[in-house]
Amino acid sequence: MKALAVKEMKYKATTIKDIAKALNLSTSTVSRALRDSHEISAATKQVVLEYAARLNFQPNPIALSLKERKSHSIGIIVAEIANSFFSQIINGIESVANEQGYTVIISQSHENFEKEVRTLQYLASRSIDGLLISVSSATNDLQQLKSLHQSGLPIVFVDRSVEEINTHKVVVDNYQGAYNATIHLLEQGYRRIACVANSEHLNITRERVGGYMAALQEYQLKPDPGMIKYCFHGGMLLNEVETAVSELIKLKPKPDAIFATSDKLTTGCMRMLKRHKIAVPKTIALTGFSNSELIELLHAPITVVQQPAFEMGQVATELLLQLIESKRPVKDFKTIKLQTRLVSPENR
Amino acid sequence: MKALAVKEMKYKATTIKDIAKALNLSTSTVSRALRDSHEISAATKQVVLEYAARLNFQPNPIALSLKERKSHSIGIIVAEIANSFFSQIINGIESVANEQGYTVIISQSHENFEKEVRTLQYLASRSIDGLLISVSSATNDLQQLKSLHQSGLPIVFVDRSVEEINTHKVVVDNYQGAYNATIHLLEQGYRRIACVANSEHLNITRERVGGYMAALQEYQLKPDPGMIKYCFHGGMLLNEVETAVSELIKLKPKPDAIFATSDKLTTGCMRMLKRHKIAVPKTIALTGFSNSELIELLHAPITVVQQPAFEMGQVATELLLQLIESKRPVKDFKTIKLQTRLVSPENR
DNA sequence: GAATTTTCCGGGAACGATTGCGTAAATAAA
DNA sequence: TTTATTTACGCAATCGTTCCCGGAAAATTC
Repeated sequence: MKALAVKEMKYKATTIKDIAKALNLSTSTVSRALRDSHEISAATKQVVLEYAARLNFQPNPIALSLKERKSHSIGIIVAEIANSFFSQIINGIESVANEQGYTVIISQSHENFEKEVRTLQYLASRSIDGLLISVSSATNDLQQLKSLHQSGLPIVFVDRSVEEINTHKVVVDNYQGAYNATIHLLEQGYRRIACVANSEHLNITRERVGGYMAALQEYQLKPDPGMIKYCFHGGMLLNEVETAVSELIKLKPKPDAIFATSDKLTTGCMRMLKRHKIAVPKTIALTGFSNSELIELLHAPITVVQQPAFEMGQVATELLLQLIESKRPVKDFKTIKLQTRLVSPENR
Repeated sequence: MKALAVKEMKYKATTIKDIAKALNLSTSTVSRALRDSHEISAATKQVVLEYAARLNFQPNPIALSLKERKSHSIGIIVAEIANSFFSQIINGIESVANEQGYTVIISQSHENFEKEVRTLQYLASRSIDGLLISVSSATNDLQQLKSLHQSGLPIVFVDRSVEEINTHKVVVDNYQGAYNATIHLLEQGYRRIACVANSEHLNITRERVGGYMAALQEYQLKPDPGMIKYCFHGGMLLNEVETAVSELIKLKPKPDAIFATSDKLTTGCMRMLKRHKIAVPKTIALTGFSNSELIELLHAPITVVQQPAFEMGQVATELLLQLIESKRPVKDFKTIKLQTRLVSPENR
């Protein structure tokens, strides 16, 4: 019966109390011994340490969290992890967060505002110590984010940021990246360059479209609004891209090139052009932002704008942990702007 | 001075104690009112509920965890999230875990045994309630995993499992999937079919290679050990694939097709064949396991074996949560075997 | 009207750790 | 020897909840 009882019993980790009882000490002494306090004799310390090691004692992180009022976890919200750009960012984040003993809770908005709101709510309820976020393309209401920020939650934006909230931001030079890509197309002789862009709500969209238009103007070309198609869900819904591309190829004269402002859109356009049996780059050239590692294997060797995603994640996390661990409220916030890289089939 | 003090003060969430004080009640009463206990009068309940709602009261999950001895979080270890197969699994996991109020802590082994050990250690120290794992290709020692399992941590294997540990497993019919792919190549007339496989330590590798060999035998072809190349790090190190492919194309007669047993290897082979300027499928055909969404955009339209990754994640999580929430130790464990799908350019 | 049962609520321990404070014994200083 | 100072430890509060008890007041029964 005893044996059975034991078998049915759930595993219980050893606590400081167990050690105290076994060694005939008080819990305070054990605690202090484990933390190598100076007010514990060397002899006692040794006994405790040895015993703890033998039982493979691990302080209960939940009890610690309760005491310290810190969960030692940070939340991160991106559009989707099944996207090289974001998964590279996440790798960067993890590399520094884990280093510093923080757990990373990854969430996805799937470019859906309601999902983002729910997720944010959920993360807040799990008492994360800080938040890294790249807002969804569908985000048009910042109430919740603002109120969380005001109530003291440290936030750092990555890639897609929000002007109205004053905090650290880690971004790339979107204007320059888009400019370079468009110039690249222009240098190759394309003149009717369309643009398939992400949601207008996104600041990165505005910047990238800005760079695109600046490049056109550099070549004395007047940007044509009809050649710019916005995708509210950032290409998450394929039919958005479907519509955008079909509308573009119906134009006359047809565009001879497309510049896409994000990973999902670049591959989305490719998919659509293929479906319409349009040769790339022969009939219509394509370029755009992308961090996919499979780009070089695509049937059309395209040039892409690559972002230093891993580094972005690292830098953002460093800033966030700084915010979290700072004794006094931080007042001056930085915006770190990294450079993109134009990668063509030749220099890959 | 007061104002300053407030400004410097960190945000503190409202607790049950605050409510009790404000309403001149005891904490027990408030707690019970919030949990809708029958021993609290309707009037009191209403007062408490309203006040709590007004202050947007959220019970502190950490305190709850401490009390219930449950973290309400599950850990998951995969090779890497920047891999469509795994990220689809993760999406499946999240869809059911979040539904049930569990947080998912995602970790990556990067096909590295030491990293996996560290990660496992870390997750255990964060007192997860359960673990979903797809072991790394480099895992050759199961000590730690076994001891965690014995000490009572609920574990469910996804995709890559381990015979020695008796618990729920969610896998696909690897044998059949590989068999189908190889038969597909055979039907198209290829006869010298090589195989680029994952680490021999993985049970999925053994099963897939088994299916491959069975198909060959079906065609009266004798499997040639020299045509099977194993990659210990599952293609995580590109030079593994590099070596494998170069060795294969040096053979004479050269193979006329390659079957790759995993996502990473399939794209890895493609990369190598391209680098060697070998036409696919003209000179050497290629097929393999892959869940990448970009497959249809690759320069060579290849046929792939697709796994129901999302569903695998869902099922595995359901089983895990069952284990976690079961009152009594579960004794009979299931192995759920799902079917793969052969996707060719035509039926895509 | 007395006895019994409900109803409703508060006190306080517990979860697992840390830490300020108090204090006995040991040591040092006077 | 007496007093002051360390040294080395224990007690108890604390973090935010839940929940077992116990008990006063109200409602019910006889």
